[in-house]
Amino acid sequence: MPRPGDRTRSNILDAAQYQILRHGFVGASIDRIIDAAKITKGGFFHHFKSKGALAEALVNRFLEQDAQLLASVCERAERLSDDPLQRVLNIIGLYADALDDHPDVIEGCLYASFALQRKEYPLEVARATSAGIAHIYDVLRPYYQAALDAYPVKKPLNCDDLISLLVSIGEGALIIAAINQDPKVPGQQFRLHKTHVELLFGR
Amino acid sequence: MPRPGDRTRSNILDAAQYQILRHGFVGASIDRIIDAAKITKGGFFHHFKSKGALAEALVNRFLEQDAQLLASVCERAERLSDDPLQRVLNIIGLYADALDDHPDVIEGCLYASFALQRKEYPLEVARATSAGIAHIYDVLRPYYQAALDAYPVKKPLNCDDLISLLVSIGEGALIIAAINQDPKVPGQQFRLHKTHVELLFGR
DNA sequence: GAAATTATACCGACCAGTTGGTTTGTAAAG
DNA sequence: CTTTACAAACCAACTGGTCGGTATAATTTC
Repeated sequence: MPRPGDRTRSNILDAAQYQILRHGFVGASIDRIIDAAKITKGGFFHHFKSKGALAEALVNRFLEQDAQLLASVCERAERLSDDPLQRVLNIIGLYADALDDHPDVIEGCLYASFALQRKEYPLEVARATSAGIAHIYDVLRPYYQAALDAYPVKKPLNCDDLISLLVSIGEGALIIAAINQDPKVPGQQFRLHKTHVELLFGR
Repeated sequence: MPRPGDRTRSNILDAAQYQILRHGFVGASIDRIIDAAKITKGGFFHHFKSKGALAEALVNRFLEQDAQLLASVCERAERLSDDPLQRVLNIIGLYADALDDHPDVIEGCLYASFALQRKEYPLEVARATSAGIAHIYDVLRPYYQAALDAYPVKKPLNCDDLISLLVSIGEGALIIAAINQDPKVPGQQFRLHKTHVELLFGR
């Protein structure tokens, strides 16, 4: 049951994420955030005991959303096919589609924001970010391993390295999309990566 | 012929890059930079008329170094083989080797730093960054196009999209390397991408 | 079910410290 | 004696954060 303050809190988080992805964590000053969220300083510090606490809440929310999207993609891929390889290919394809539908991919990614301002974010954010990345591996590994077990592969290959490539392409594509302000990049890159996996398995 | 101030100027740039990749552009305050470079504020503003001018100089230097590495890789690839496809594969492989030898890949990348703090950097930095990325495409395109002209390809493919994938993997791998503080990621990812290109051409 | 109490949600003035930037001074080199 | 290369003191604007206060809603007491 939503309480009245929840709306405000979520407004602050939205405003903060928008500002942080454009100005960086330090550049996204509390004054700027409360201006955008249309509250005052007192209101801000009622919801977050410090700017660092805001960062933690923001990263955790981002991680949850990310995990939710991944779970939804995996679930749909499972329903679409029984074949382990086809499932992996569908995961990549569905992720590409999801990125196509999401115009604010050109805004950037909080993972990368943290990576490039590690000394300004609270230490807890480092831990959460690493854990978030690790979670992606944990979710995808069974699917990838099943495909590798079921079919021979054209080039010798480590399961985690292949997942790592997917993650890298995702992160990198978001950076390029932000630099060129082109929302089509991430989906396109994932589809190209899909052909890599197809070829690896001789499809 | 190097003038006495050149050394100081380059020290400032080094210190600034180090601080910016850890604290972000706003977090890397002038006080912090001059502390690290062991000069005073007067000295700093003698060399750079503003913090924005420092950013421009830094990005331009970074772009030049990047272009120089790319040129060196391409030159060596040309000497190693006459075959257009082998040249492309060697470019990727040599780039992977270059990244292996460079332990501070875990520090991050100025391209990404700009992308995630675009509203804090001077506008000129946006222009220079886009131009820097475009330059990579311009240099690599002849090699990739020659390979595509010489050999049939297993999956339909756009030349620029394949280059874009290389760039994305490079950026993304640097982010992951920074998050996990693991310098082996970028080289590894490039080698994995090399197998993609090999398979695309049926190797 | 009215009154008293307490918790929530928010405001806006204020603080000490830091920010990017300026000004003035000076030591050395050509 | 002018130019270069820096140092040191200084400034207005902004920073993250505190604090006293208020309006409203929920809870308890009688």
